[in-house]
Amino acid sequence: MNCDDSKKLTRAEKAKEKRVAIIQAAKNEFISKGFEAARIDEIAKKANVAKGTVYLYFPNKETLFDEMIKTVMMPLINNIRQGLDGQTQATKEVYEPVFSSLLKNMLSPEVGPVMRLMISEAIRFPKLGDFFRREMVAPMIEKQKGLLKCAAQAGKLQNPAIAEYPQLLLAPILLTVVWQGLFKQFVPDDVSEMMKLHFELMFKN
Amino acid sequence: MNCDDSKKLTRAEKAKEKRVAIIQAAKNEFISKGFEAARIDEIAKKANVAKGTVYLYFPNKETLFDEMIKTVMMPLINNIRQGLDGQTQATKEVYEPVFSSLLKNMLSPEVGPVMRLMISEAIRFPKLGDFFRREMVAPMIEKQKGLLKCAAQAGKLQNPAIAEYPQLLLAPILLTVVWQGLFKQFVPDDVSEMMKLHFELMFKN
Amino acid sequence: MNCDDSKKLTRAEKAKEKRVAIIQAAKNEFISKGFEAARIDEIAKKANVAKGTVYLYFPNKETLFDEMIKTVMMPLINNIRQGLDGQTQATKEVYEPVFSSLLKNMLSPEVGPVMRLMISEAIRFPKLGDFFRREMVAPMIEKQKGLLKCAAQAGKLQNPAIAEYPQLLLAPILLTVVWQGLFKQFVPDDVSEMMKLHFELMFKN
Amino acid sequence: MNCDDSKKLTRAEKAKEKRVAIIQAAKNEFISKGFEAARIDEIAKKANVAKGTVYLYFPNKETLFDEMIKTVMMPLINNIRQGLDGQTQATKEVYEPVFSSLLKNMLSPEVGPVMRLMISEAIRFPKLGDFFRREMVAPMIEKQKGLLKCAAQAGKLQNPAIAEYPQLLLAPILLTVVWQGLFKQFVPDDVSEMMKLHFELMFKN
DNA sequence: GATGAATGAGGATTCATTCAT
DNA sequence: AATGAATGAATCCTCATTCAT
Repeated sequence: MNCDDSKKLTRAEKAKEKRVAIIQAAKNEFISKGFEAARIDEIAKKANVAKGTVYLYFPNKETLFDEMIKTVMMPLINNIRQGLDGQTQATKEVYEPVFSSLLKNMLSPEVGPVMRLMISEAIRFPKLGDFFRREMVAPMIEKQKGLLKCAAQAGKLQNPAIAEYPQLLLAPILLTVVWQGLFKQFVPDDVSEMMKLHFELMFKN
Repeated sequence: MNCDDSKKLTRAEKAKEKRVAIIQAAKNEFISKGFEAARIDEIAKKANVAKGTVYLYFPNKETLFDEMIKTVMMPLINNIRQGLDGQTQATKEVYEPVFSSLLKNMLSPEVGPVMRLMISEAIRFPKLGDFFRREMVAPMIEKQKGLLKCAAQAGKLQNPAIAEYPQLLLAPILLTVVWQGLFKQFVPDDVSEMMKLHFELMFKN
Repeated sequence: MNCDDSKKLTRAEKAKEKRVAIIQAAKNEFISKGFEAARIDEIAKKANVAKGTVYLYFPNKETLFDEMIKTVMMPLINNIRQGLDGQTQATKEVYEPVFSSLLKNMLSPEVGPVMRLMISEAIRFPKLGDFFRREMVAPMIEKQKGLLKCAAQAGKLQNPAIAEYPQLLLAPILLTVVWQGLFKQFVPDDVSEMMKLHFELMFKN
Repeated sequence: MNCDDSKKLTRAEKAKEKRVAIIQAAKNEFISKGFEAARIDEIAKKANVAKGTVYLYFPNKETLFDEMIKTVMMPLINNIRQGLDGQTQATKEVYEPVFSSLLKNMLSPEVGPVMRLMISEAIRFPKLGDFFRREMVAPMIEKQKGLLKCAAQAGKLQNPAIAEYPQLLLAPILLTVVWQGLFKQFVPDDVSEMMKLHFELMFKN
């Protein structure tokens, strides 16, 4: 009975596990080669499945790419959505930990390369660009706009106009993500130090 | 008057013109498809030459790509090199016009898309990344470091530590370049307004 | 009886059969066009497979060529290696059957054209020339040198110096192989008659 | 007047010289690469003319190849035609110098490589094979047949049947020509020694 | 005649996708 | 479901030949 259980679970789970393995393999392959140069063959090999199996789980290369991006980004997206919920103030003290967590997320070897990949490929895949904007950028911007307005009203911003350009707040994050992909040697060892300064320029004490 | 002149020039000039046409066509094709997905066939068609002609001017796809990048970037590179020469101070008044010119350059339909392409592909072409860093990023960073130190000593910076992180100054430019490629709708209509704010946060009046 | 057997074999055998079909098709194509002018397209068509299938079995044209040569030549090579083994004398009676078998082999429609192809291409493919020399020519020469020395000591040669030039013994074979490729009409109908004469000129009765 | 003469000559001669230069260049290129792999570009370069010029003298690559072969071979052909003329006997003393001259010719760096090229390509160019047979092989064979019959009647042959197979006489020459192309190391240093032996096996003293 | 830039058909090779087992 | 052999369209690049100057 228990045996059957474990086998029944296995059946359904095996599929899920295989799916995860393929996504994981796809992630590595796409990151290191880019969409066009990535090889399904290689992904299959990395996932320890036959090439045909990839097509049992994903109808084609592009879909696999999309699904991989979504899967990897989902936690970050949720993080963004929920991260600032309930905040009614946006003082430096509130922002700083939120941002340092966001930054840590984005620079993690798990997410960072996928972010860069997305930026790289979004230029060519309008759908991907839309997804990026809709699911990640827009919520971030919108929420921050609201919060920054609160902060502005509370007189916590160095300049109340910052509330109009929440991108300014995010710019160093994007910079660091891109930078790190292009030339790791140039990324300041201590990114958090730079971010601290950035915050001091934005928020009053 | 000197009818012959115009004809004599043709010989040598035709070649240069054709070269320019191919570079131009390559630019469009590479920008819209990326390196891997770009088709030499298509470039030839866009340049109004036969496929083989492309190979008379460039030994292969990669070289064509490199040459195109260099050709488009050269003016900007020179602009960067010379732009801040002779400046011994780096007050807001000095910086602002320099930056707004740099920004205008980078966001121009001529340069902006190539910048994005370069960022896209540099991740996969180490040589290109090196070129980008060596010819564009490093000079910019280095010069600014010096200038910001002057500004810091003159007490013109909102925070003297800015001199340690010249990237912070550049972050909004990169942001805008990337942003504009991904989702034009979201780029604030008035980028210069945002940049003005950015400068106020960095420099004292 | 063992129906399953026939089907099980199919799996593994189909591959081998296909490999053989490609080699066979390559042989015909290479023989009639030469290496450079041979077309993979044509080989695929002759082997009743898709163009890509050829590359599943052979990484490239050159390897296919080499493998084909080796496959066709292997029996002949073994024949040469073993053919004269154990012989301690080299009288006419011993040589003649060995040679007529070698000749029959080399002139067979199976081997002859490939010999000519090899001679043709070896001039341009150093590796192929090495293979030819190492695997075919050198063993033949070496063995015959030994045997001819025996024959010389036994006083069976028309001239003992023949032992120094085993090539002389082989010359008419090469002649016939090349001849037959160039102009079949000129090859004497009865090659064996010519070879008999050749032997009489070399060996004492 | 003399000036004009020299110029008029130049006019006509320049063309002939250029033709010769192209033939010469073609010879080198065809020998080292074979017909298919030879490049018109390279031939033009070696002949110090523009690519288009080659086509002013020869309508296409194949014709150039044919003309080159014929030009290089003509002296040898005449040599063969005339070489044995007037001979009514074919004793060893008569043959030997004729053959050693033929051999020297065929092994010369001027002719040998072209002979090999011809053998290589004749398999693929029926017309070339026909030319080879008609102009070179058939005359040689026919003449020798007659001469050998004389020698046979004079009792000078080791075996009168040799008169039926004049190829046997030629076999070592062909062998040496081919051999030398395939693996120079294996060609006995002293070819003439081998030929002397060959003759002793064929002719009575 | 001479040039060499331009042409474009043609070839080797790759790889996403399909399908028989 | 899983496999991996087979497919063939698509791509970069070459090079004999042509043609405007």
